Amino acid sequence: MQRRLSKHFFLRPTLEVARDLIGMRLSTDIAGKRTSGMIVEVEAYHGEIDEASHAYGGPSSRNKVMFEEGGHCYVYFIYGMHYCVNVVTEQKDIGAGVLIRAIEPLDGIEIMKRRRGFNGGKIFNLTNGPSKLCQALSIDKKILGHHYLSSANIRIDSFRKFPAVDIASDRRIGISKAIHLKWRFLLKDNPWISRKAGI
DNA sequence: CCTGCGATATTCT
DNA sequence: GAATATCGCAGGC
Repeated sequence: MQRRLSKHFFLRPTLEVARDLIGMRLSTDIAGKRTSGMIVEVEAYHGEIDEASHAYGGPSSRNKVMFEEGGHCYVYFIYGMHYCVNVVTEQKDIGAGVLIRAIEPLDGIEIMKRRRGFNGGKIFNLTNGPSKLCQALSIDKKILGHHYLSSANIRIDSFRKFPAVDIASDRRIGISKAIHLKWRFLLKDNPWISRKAGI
């Protein structure tokens, strides 16, 4: 299993990248603190055919990073208080990406607890949602536009491979457009997913 | 276990 | 004005 990814990994079709990101490791180094986790749940968004994508309708000041070459980091602010993080995919000028929805913590769990204000309760609340994991890994707009293979602050590398049978696809969560697309991918039965897959 | 709702700022219409 | 790729809390089973 390789550790270092090729930049070509991110230039492939968005649905393939989304499925292959399951089992990879997302790491941040922020203010001297290292935290990381294994990706267990993602959603694909493709601006050319997907009304739910931020990139649908073309580039804007908010979504322009989604039109960079695959491998860049798209962070957005939502609901007035939360951040979400995406992996940009495909060639330059195609607005597409993959939202990271949940990770299983690997390094720096005590740091994650502090950042999340953890005071007992269910440990899965540390990283079982797209904005929870951003808080745990201290991801915000300071990382917007970084590249996952060259940034000093955020990184993705190969970690563990799962057979296709262990990965479920399901409808995406929290959207009102294009709700029929089964573009959510998750590791079946992993306790750190944000919610179980539908039938 | 479940459902509903308030918080809060940016983006879109 | 309305909507939003969310979360945490309160209340009812």
